This record gives sequence, structure tokens and C-alpha cells, in this order.
Amino acid sequence: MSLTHAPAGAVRQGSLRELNLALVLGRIAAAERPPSRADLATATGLTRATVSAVVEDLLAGRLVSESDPAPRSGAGRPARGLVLADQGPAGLGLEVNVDYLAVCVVDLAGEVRHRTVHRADLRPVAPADALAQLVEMAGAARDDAADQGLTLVGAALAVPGLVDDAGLVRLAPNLGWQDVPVPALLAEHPPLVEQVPGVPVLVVDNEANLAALGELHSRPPGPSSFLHISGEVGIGAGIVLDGALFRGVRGWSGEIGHLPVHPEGRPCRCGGQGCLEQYAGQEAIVTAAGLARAELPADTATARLAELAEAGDADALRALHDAGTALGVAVAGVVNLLDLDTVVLGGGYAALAPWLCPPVLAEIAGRVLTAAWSPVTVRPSTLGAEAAAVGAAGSVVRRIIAQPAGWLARSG
Amino acid sequence: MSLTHAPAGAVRQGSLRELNLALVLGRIAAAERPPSRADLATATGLTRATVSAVVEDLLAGRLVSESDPAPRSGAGRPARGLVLADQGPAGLGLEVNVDYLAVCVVDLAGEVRHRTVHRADLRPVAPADALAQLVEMAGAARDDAADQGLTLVGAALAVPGLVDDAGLVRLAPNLGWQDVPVPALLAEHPPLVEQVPGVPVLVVDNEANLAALGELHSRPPGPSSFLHISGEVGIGAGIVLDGALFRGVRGWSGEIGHLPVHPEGRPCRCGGQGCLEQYAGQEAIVTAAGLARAELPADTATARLAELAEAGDADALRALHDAGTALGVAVAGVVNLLDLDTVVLGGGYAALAPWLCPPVLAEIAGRVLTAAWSPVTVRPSTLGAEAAAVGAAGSVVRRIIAQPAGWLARSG
DNA sequence: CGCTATTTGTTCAGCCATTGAATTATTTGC
DNA sequence: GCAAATAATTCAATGGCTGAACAAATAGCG
Repeated sequence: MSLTHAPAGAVRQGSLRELNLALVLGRIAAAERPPSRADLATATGLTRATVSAVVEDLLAGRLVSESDPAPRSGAGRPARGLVLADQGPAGLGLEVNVDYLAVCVVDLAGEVRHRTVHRADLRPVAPADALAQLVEMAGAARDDAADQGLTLVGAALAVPGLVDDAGLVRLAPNLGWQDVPVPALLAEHPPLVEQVPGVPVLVVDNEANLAALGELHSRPPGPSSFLHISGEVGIGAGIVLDGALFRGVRGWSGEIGHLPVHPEGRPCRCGGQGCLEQYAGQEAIVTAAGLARAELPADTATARLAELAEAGDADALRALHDAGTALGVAVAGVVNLLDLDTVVLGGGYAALAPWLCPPVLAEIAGRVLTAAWSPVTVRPSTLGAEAAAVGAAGSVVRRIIAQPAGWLARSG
Repeated sequence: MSLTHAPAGAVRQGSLRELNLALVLGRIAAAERPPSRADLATATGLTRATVSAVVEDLLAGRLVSESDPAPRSGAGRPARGLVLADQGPAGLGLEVNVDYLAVCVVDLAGEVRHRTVHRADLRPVAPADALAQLVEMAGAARDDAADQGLTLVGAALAVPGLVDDAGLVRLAPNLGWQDVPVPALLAEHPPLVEQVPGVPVLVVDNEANLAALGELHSRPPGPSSFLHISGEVGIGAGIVLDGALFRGVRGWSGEIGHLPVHPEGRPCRCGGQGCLEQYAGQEAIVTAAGLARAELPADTATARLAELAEAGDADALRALHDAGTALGVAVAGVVNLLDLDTVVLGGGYAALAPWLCPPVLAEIAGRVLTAAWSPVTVRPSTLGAEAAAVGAAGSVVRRIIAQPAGWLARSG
């Protein structure tokens, strides 16, 4: 699942071109402003002749296009800028969450070209029905994308739960899903995307992982190692190390919600005691703020909390402070362990960041060994509400950028 | 420091050979039994012709040698097995610890070909003097290695503390070192190793990191992702993910000793409260076991504890159980976060593993979300006392294996 | 013992992609 | 209008991989 580095396998004759296609395209994608062929040559270390040849392939495959020359001072023939094509391959992002379904389409440049959200309580809905609705939304998205000259080449589905390698959703507790064979259920519908060598038709992954990937690929480019925490009913984390998502041995990394913060504390539904989720999960905060859960559906709890805190409600402020402290204890442990310098608060935490950040930073300052020498940044996510869907779609186009040869082979 | 994947930079004409040299050599190193050229061809996907050419380079550079044909049943021309050369490049491992200096030499195959340990309390010794003594030991090691046909091509030094990118030891609290410019101090002595392109003359790193690398490269090959915990006076961890050591953003990962296990508990010298070190560090265990610290030098405390536990001493058993429980809380958090399936207890913990493992496993079973589906192994380190020195030397030869082109260019 | 089947390893012409130098293209500045 | 400067392309040369044919060395079998 690692997207950034070259294949560990054999380097055959043709791999050379494959690798340089990926190298050049990756540079174009990472550049701040449209680079010229000459820029790419100096940046990559290839000769201008090679870059020209590689770019010609990319242009022919409609992965990049020439832009207006970037204004430059000085003499000389003006450069022709290269940008990722705004037509061509695109990724389909899908998300099933507790209180909404989301579908979006992201193009090569990372722009969201289509977005549909359907708000509904998904807990009483059977998985097959939820997926059927998602497929319907995706069909409309594909048509919209086609009108914009985009071809969907892969899909990724975000779910709030544990997913195994085969795409089986083992357990999504807050959604009430257990052992749902998503790929099999989706296979009953007509295919949504075109098959391209090297790009899986469907990837199913944890929403926290995909939201973290979205953050990784957001513009302007941020750090290449960070922790992305999705605070919803449960608390999940996506761990990005050296520009790649770390999924763990079985793909179940990031269960930060069950880090013990008070080992002899409140029992948790996971069987443990004193898990973070019991102190900083949505329900814990709501309860601590003195709000009746019954009158607060999951999808408005966060907004209500932010509203109260904004108004200066003492109970809400105290609840958020306590939650932030518990979160800070857990984050301090993670930072001590992994030596990260950035923590992103996403999901429901994004809106609560103004009140959560101070106590988190305080715990980090007091508990992280190296905090004195190098500061840790804690900030809210830059992506909006359906970050996981955007990240999912983005993960598809990143595959094309990492391995353009497959797409080029397809389009002749 | 990532050893497995291809360079992220340009893939020039000659890189092809470089990559395939590394690929083939890596396969030879990883193989259980000496592979033939044909085996390598099928394993790598290269043609037999290419493998022959690549192997010829490796043979000419004395990185591999042909072994007696492996017994094989069936018809056909017998294969000639390829093994890593037992002469040629070797790595120098150095270690400064609280109570000993260690030097060792490891060959390409990972065999320890020389080992010297000098036991002494290093705390009152000035860093420059300690390093001078180490250099003297290393000189003898180099001569011994040369007699065996080995050429030292790089050195790695393990220290129990935080090291920055430049090799500056920022802080080694238990050794009493602070801001010690190790590379500058060693540069005052005659060079110990031959310069080889692509292999740094000296790497300074945390002992926990290097011990973890040693575990990673030990035979038979273990898992490619695990946590290696060095329990000494302080508690450090080396984090190996997907076959590569994860060093963190600044190289200071693995400070597991300061994971909060009782957030409002005992104050720690790091400024935090309730850090693991206060409950499972050597001093904490010794104190809890009712032993007077004064009469127990650091280097015998662990042995004494094991002795008492073996004899059934109730205080010692209770102290170890409590320490194991605290350790288990921290480890459970790490496993939840990173989804690892193996935890290795090294350093002083290795000898105490029989008493530490049960409570650690109990905490994991109770606190890890996925424990029910997939078990976590907790076991003592297979390397001996000076694991960090062996790992340090091993890290040098792994560089040669990952980038053989540099050595081959040198030896003509 | 000799023949065949089988597997290993090498040789060699062909080919693909990169290289580096020369060439063409297009602008700014004087 | 011309020189300087930068961008991009063309093209013969080169290095390394490929695939097929060939040589080498053994087991099995009559």
C-alpha cells in the first residue's frame, strides 16, 4: 500500500521509463508553480533530452498539459509550464459514516470536482442498502465527471471501522456493521470505474486512514510525518510516516481511542479500562458538559458543544478542557514514542480545536522529553467535514501519479 | 536510512545496474540456503543472463563467493550456490554504555567476527577519554579483522541517549554526557575504517535503535515490524516498521520510558508525571523489591533481581509483576496505535523476561482491541548483552548490501 | 555403458532508454 | 538589429537488459 517508493522487485529494461515517468510526474504534482522541462531536468537530475521524451509521453497520455508560460524575468526563450491535466483520470471517493453518505470525485491535481452528501442516520440501515444508495450517488457522480472530461479509474471507500486486506469490514461498532463483505456487495452493481493496470478497482479502508491521506496530499504541502486524529463517537488516528500511511501489520493501526490514559479508570466497551475514548470521545464530552444525550443526535453534538463553548458556558468549557487534557496525555505518549512534530485534529475535533488545543499543548509541554528543543504543532484539519471521502478519492489519483505507466498503457 | 527500496531520485542509465546489484545481493543475503543463479532469476524476475552478469560483478568485487553445490534431487546440471563472502567488507560496531565499552566486527553474512568488552563504570570518565579507550580497542579489532581478510568500511557508535543528525550527543543522562561532539572527538584519532562511497565513516545513534536493528537482521529472519524495548536504567525502544527503523522527524523516536502510565502519578525527572520509567525502570524495580540501591551497582542489579526471582523471593516477584503490568499498559497502547504483532524485550529486560512477559501479555489481552483476532508475541531478545554494538556493526554491512555499487567502484 | 531428459549457466545479436553535444527556437537587453 | 541567454529538440553513441540458442553437467533408464 506504500505509494511513494519505487518497486522493490526487479528493475527490468522498461522499468527505467516507468520509474522516470513516475519521477517526473511526481515532481510536476509536487511543484508549487508549473515547472518547465528545464526545471524538471535540474530538479530530477535527468538530462533535458530525457525529460522532453518523458514529458512527451505524459502529454500524449493526457496526464499533464502545457500551461501559459509562467512570468519570468531575464532574457531567453520563455518556458512552457507543465501542469497536471484537468481532464483525464480521476478518483472516486466514497464514505459511509454514522450520519451521512458521501461521494466525491477528485482530479489529478487534487481538486474536488464533484461532491454529494446525503445526511441520514445509517445505523438502522442494512449494509447492502446503504451501499446500494452509495452506488446510486456514485453513478451520478461518474456522469457529472464524464461531462467534465474525467474518467474514473478507481474507487476507495472509507468506513469507520476495522477493515482487513480483502476489504472485509470486520467491525464498525458505531455503525453496527460486522463482517460486511463490501467488495462482494458492490460487485452486484454495474462497475463504476474503468479498469486500469496498477490501480485497484476498489479499496476499502478506515476513515481515519483515508482522512490522514487527504491531509497529506492537501495543498500547500504539509509535513511528511504527522498524526491525524479523527474525533467522532470513537477516536481513530491515521499515522503518516515519511510521506506514507503506516497501516500496521494487519492494517489496524491507529486505534488511539484505546490508549490507556487512566489504567485503573472507567471500563471501556473494548474490555479495557481507562481508554482515551472514555474521556475524550464525543459521548464523554457531551455527558461531562451536562447535556442530555437523548436530545442530541450524534451529528449535531459537536456543533452544539462548539456553540456553548463560544458562548462561554462553564460546563462545556470544563468538559472540553478535561477532554483536551486526556487527549494531551495520549498524544504526549505518541509524540514521545514516534517523535512527530505535527498533530492534526480532524473529524469532530476540528471544530473543537480552539478549546482542545491549549490543554493538549500543555500536556505535551509537560510530558514530552524533547519538547523544550523542538516545538510540536497542534492544529485543526484543513479539509472539511467529509475529509475521508476526499482523502479516499485522492488516494486513487495518487496511485496514478505514483505509477503512471498503467494509465499510459491503457490509453494507447 | 531506509534500506529496502530504490532511490527516490533520478533513475539514470547506470542506476539500472546499481539497483539490480542491490536486488540480487539482497536476495542472496535473505535466502535461507545458498541460491543458484537460476533461483535468483526466478526470485527476482530478471533473466538468467542478467543475473549471471550481475553475479559476475559481485564475485569480482568479493561480495559473494561460490559455495559447494547444495544437494538437490532430480536430474540436471548441478547448481553452484552463492553465499555472502566471508572475506571482504565488514562493519565496526562501537558502544559506550554506563558500565561497559564494547567493540565488535560483523561480516557481510552478519557473523560476529570479533568482540571485545571492557567493563568499567563510565560515569566518572570524561567523554574524550572514554572515546580514546574505545578507539584503542577498535584499533585492535581492525587488526584482528584484517588478519581474517576483512576490511572495515564504516563504523557505528551506540550511546544511551539522544543523538542529533550530525552525531552530536545531546543528552545521555545516565552516562552524564551532554552536548558531546562525538564525530569531532573521534576525528582527532587516526581513521579506523576505509572510506567507501555510500557508506558513512561514522554513524552515532541511540543504543535502543541499533539494538533493534540488530534484532531485525538476526538469523533466522524475524518479523519486519516490531517494537524492541531496551530496559536499562532508562527505558528506550527501537521501532522497526516494514523492515526499516523508524527514527522520527528528528531521530528521537522510541522514548517509551516517558509514556504516561499513571498521568497523576509519581513525578519524573523529565518533568512529567507517572512516566513508565518510574514504574518499570531499573531503579523502580530495585526499590520495589526492597533492595538497597547503594549496595547494588547498576551492572549487577538485573542479575540480582533474576536471582531473587528464581529463588522465589516474594518481594522481587511482586516488584517484577508490578513493573510488568506498567510495561504492559504502555505496550498495549503502542500495539493499539501501531498494530504490531511482536514485542522484543532487550537490554536488562531480556534476563527478566520470564517474569515480565506474563503481566505484559495480560495487559495486552485486556486492552488491545484486536488481541482477540490476532495474538501478540512478547519474547526476549535473541542477541546477547552487547546487542547494540552488534546491531551497530550490522547496520554498516547492511548498507553495503543495500548499495553494493559503492564498494564495487572502490575495489576496481 | 550410452542415450535421453533435465536443469544450470553462458554467449550473442537486438533493442530500448538515457546521454551529451550540437542545433533550433524564442525572448530580453543594448 | 544584433548579441546574449534560456528553452526545447534532434541524433549518433552507449550501456544494460532480453530472449533464444548453445554448452555443460547430472540423474534415470534400459
